[in-house]
Parts: sequence; structure tokens; C-alpha cells
Amino acid sequence: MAEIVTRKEVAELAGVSEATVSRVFNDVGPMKEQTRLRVLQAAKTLNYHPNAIAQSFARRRSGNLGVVLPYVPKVHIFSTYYFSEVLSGIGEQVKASGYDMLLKFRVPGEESDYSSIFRSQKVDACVILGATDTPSERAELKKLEDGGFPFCLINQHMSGERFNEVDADHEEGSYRAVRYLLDLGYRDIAFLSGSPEFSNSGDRLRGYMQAMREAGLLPADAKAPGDLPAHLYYEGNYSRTSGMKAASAMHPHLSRIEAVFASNDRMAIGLMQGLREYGHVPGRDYAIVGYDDSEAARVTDPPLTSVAVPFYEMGRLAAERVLRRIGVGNDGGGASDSFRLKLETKLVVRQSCRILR
Amino acid sequence: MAEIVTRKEVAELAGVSEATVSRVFNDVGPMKEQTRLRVLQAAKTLNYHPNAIAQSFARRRSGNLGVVLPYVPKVHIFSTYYFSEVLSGIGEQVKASGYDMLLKFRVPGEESDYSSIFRSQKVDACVILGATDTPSERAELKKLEDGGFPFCLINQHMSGERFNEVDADHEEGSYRAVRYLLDLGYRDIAFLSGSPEFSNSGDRLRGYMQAMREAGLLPADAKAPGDLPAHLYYEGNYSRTSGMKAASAMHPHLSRIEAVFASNDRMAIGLMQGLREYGHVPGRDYAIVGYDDSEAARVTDPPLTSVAVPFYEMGRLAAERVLRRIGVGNDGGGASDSFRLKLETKLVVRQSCRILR
DNA sequence: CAAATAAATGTACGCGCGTTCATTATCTCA
DNA sequence: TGAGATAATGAACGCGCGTACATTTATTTG
Repeated sequence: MAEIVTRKEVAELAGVSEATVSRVFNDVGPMKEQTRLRVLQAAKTLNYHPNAIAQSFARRRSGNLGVVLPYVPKVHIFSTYYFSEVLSGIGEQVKASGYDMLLKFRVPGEESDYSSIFRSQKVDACVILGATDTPSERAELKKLEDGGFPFCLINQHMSGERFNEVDADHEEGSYRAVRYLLDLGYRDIAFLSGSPEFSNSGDRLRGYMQAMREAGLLPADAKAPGDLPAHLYYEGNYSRTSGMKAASAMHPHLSRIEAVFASNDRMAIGLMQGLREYGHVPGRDYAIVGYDDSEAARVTDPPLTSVAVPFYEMGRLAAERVLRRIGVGNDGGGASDSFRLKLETKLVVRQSCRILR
Repeated sequence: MAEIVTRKEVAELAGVSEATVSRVFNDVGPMKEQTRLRVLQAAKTLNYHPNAIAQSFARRRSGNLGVVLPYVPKVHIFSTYYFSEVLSGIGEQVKASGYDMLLKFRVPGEESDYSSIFRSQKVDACVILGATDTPSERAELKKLEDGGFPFCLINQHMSGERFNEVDADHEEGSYRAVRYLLDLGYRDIAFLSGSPEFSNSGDRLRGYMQAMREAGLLPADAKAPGDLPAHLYYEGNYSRTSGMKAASAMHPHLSRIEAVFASNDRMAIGLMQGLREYGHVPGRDYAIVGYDDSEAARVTDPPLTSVAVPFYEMGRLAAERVLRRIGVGNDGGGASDSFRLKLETKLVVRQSCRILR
């Protein structure tokens, strides 16, 4: 192993005190340019680099942004596209802010999961992906908040709380997707939902129902899945397989379904594959719109019309805002100045809906 | 902020010395069960959790595994199947080993990039993804090795060096893919290569050429790309777009091309899209095999025959082996006991090659 | 039962750095 | 030129923990 060079040795070689070396490297206080150069020269000679751990220790700040991910097997299930993009965005911002990025995979059974992340002091703030709206998770997050730990949820809203959140406007996005189908003249539009424990699953449902209500296709008071005809509502878990399963459920009713709005691309793709086995061809026998505008949407046959979500930007923003909160503490106000950002989505039209009729 | 509870307060409450508290939490030395319980009880009462940074500092070990990722401007690198899978594998192992995972994005211009990662002492070992075989990178890696820092390359071989590596047998995988095409009766098989700065691009080329030589379709001494007919060799950079570009180059020669072996799925998909615009339909007008067996291979039309690579396992193994090396140092032998793992690939047959002829 | 041994716990130090406070060198202006 | 202001530097401490070593207490042995 390379011997560890400390500031002490640098100080000796430069003929100054350790404090001065520290000052040079932290650029604090006034100092003679000559001294500065002498120290830097000595440091270079000895190949000195400050020990980041010791710095963290002395500063009582780790310099790490934690990124909490659902536990590994789950990541495979979720659209990796989503995580990839968000992670890239966070990575970009983290680098710009001079932080490092510490990945934490959530462990299903572990109770005090979130809190322990902070108590160990290994991260100064964190961004949480794939949180679910369950009582236990809510409780955990509340503990974090009470502890004054800066954190931010991505793509998940906890109604009634004042957590920091960066989300996309999935309700609007879904509304527009369905409106698009309606404007094309479709009436019998089915909805393929994702897992209900994510807030944005509900967002999509609401957007869908609003569009359908406005078109007079649903009663004005229709709100819950139960309020719509059974043959128009299907539920999956965002995986491609669950989309294929939905195909079996949907198949008997296809004579009464003209179009489908799927809650993400992977389910849409699974559904298309599944229905194809029954001889139903997307873009010919039915129209379909996906969600996420993942890469996969570009390579299906026909290419899938989908709702683009600015995942990268969401990750970047979440990191930026939560890092900004480090140190300020929550002394005078706590969550009073929490932020909740909601980014715009965009419908990307491809060929999966153009049917000659 | 929650006040920080230290072992001192725990010691006081439990009526023992600080050292004893330490022992309880590190499970070292013999101790009375009664004392142990008393300490744990006190810790629980005070909600004490050891400060990970302080531990790292005292132990002179960070408890972090660094994961170095390439920085690709504008390209969201995570968006690829490869990185997602490898990262998941690393994440799995890292958790099992009680480590944390620190992500580092390489910065193009930064010279002492690799070394600085270790000098800051923020990671105890690291896994390097997307390394390229260039003189400057080699030099950097050599410095790491000389410093005795444990690191491991994934999916990249540096011939002539004794770096730790976890790779897949891409030569064998490519050989088998091309053999598969040959066995189906194809003779005019084109090769779409990826960027040459990755060793496994060369691996694929070698596998391809060996199969072609064995089939008597190339001279026995054909080795370099220049040794094969120009209309059979194309080069991209692993992106879908580069595959589409290859389509333009390939198109004029299609009458003399029966099949294509593409170096990854994304290029294969781009190529299929591009050729389709010229009216050439994969699986009908030509056969095609991709590489990686990514999710996208399952959703193309026709589904893409591809070579599956155990990326997840590669990540897991790399992490496991490199973590095992922490602390052992390289005192007696240095890289003499370096490891080089080469995992098996597997051809996954789908419909992109069955042409009626 | 005393001596030898083992178990259990306490004392004390240092890890490398940031930082406060004290001290010394340098400058400003009358 | 000398007093006061300011710039520049040094001395010293503590961050929270692991651990070597010293000390005390319990157990075994002859």
C-alpha cells in the first residue's frame, strides 16, 4: 500500500504549521501568496491528498448524497428506464455540487430502514426512489422529517404530508393521452393500471377518468375503478409479464374495446405481445398508448405512442434542491418551506393509434 | 436536527466505560452477558447509533466500494441494459458484504482520475465499468496497481497486464452465434462491430472470423477487419443510431448479404429499423443475430436472436472478489494472485433468423 | 487456600483534519 | 517614528471511535 501522507509532513517540508496547510487547502483566511505556493509545492512533492474521511469526520458532514432504491429484485421488475434516467440526473447534479453518490438498496423486512441511513451519518441528505404509500413507510418518512434530515421523494406523492417531492404531472399526462385517443374518435377506451401503492398509479387513473367523464363516457360522479365498466379496467404491476397477463383478461372483451391506455410502456408492450397471440394486432385491431416514452417504445411494431416524462430532469432537480437544504436545518419552521415540484409530461405520437376506420 | 448521541452517554447510562460500549457494538473480546444487555438497553433508550464516519476514520477503512462509471456526454449511460444489470449485481453483493456503494462518474479531461478516487480514501476498493484500452487509461490503472489499491475491471481486458478482471467469453459467444447462422445454411454473413476501444469488440470480431474461417469462407490467415470483404464489415459505436447509420452503408450490398451478426442488440435494432426503411425485412430478407439478450430483444419484430451475457452475475462476482482483497494488501507478491474470470455466454434463439429458403 | 490463569473491564491514546484563539509580522497614517 | 489596525501564522483542542495495554475480578489448579 502507498504510505499515507498527512498534512503534518507537508507542513514540515514547507516549513509552516499544520494549520497553514489546512488553510491553503480550504482556501480560508488571508495568507501570503508565497506561503501558499510553498505549501502547494510541498504537497505536490509528497503527493499529498487530504483524507476525505478525516475531513468528513472533522466537518461532521459526509459529502455524500444517499440514493435509496427499492431492493434489487424489484429493480428488475420496474422499468429500468425510469431508474436509469433518474440516476443519471442525480449523478449529474451531484457531481456539479461536489458531492458523491451513495446507493442504498432498501431491504424489505427492515423496519427502521430510512432512519438508519441518516443515523449512521454516512449521508447528508437523500433522494428516495420507489417509495410506496403504505402506513409503515409513511411512519418511517415522518421520523426522518422529525429528525430534520433533508430528503426528497421522487415520483411519489404522499397526500397530507409536507415532504419534499419532485414529481411529474401524471394526471395531466394521462388526461392528454386519453384525450388524444378520444379526439381520434375512439370511445371504448380501456385502462391498464399499475400497482396501486404508487401515488402516480392513482394520478393516471384520475387523468383517464376525467377525460372519459368529459367525453360523456362515464357518469359525472365516477371516481373509483369500481365506477367504470369492468371490461375497461385492468390492473398490472408495471412489468411486461403483468401486461401479458392482462391480455388474457382483456381478450374476451376485445369486441368492445377500441383502444387501450396503459400505465407504462412495459405493460403496453406485454399487452401487445399477449393480444397478438390472440390475433389482435396493435394499430390495426386496436389503438394503444403507453407511458414513459422509454427506448422500448421506439422499437416495437408499430412504434408506441407514449407519454414522455422528464425523469432525468426530475433526478437532477431533486438532488439540487435537497442538497441546497443541507445545513440550513429546520430550526425556524421545519417543513414549512418544503418543496413540491411537478414537471410537465409530453405526449409523443407514433404509429400505434392510427387505424383506418 | 436530532442531537447526536455518542458512546460516552451510553457508557454513562449503562455504568460502564466507553471501551465496553465499543466492545459490545463490535462484538469483540469476552464479556458478561449481563453487561452486554445493560449496554444494549442503554443504547436503545438513548437511541444510540454508531457514527459511521467516525468508525471509518478510526478503522481507516471507509466501508465503501467505489463503482466507476464512464461519463458520456449527452448519453444517459444508465439507459443501457448492460449498466443496469451490472449495477444490480454489484448492489446485491455489496449489501451482502456489509459495504456501501459509492458511484463515481469519470470525468473526461481529468488526468489523475482513478488514483484520486483512492487517495481520498473514500473507497476501499473499486469496480470499473466501461474502461477503454487507451494509453492514458492503462497508465492510470497501472498507477492504481502500483499503489496496491484493489480494483477490478468489468467486461474489459487489458492484454499484457495482470489487472483483476471479470469478463464474459465474448469470443466464444460470437463464435457460436456465427456458427448458428452457418449451420442454418447462411454463407454471406456480415459483421457489425462496436467501438474498437473496448476489448470485447475485438473478442467478437475474433469469434466471428474464426467461425468464418472454419467454414472456409475466409482465408486461413484472415485476422483483421481489413482481411474480409468490405461489404461484410461495418462499424458502429453500440448505439441504436449507429446501427441505423450502418443500414445506409449496408443497403447497397444487401444482395450479397444473407445474414448479419451485430455486436449488440441496440445496434441490431437500429440496423433492422434502418433496413426496413429500404424495404428489407429482418427474418424475411435477411437473418440477424444480436448480442446482450437485452429486454429489447424480446419486443422487436421479429424477436431477436441474441447472445445472453450474465451481466448481473459479472457485477456480483467482481464486487465479491475485489472486496475479498481489501486489507490483504499486496505485500508478498503484488498482482501475482490477480484474478481473471471469464463467464459463459449463451445463445438465445428467437425468430429473427428463420427464413424459408 | 494461595498461586496461577483466564475473564472482564477500564484507561489512554491516536486516527487526520477543521477551527478557535493567541501570537507575531506587516502595514497605515498621523 | 510609533501606535494602532490588520494580515499572517502558530498552538492547541476536539470530532467519535477502535484498540493496545493496564488493571481488576472471577475461575481454576496444585
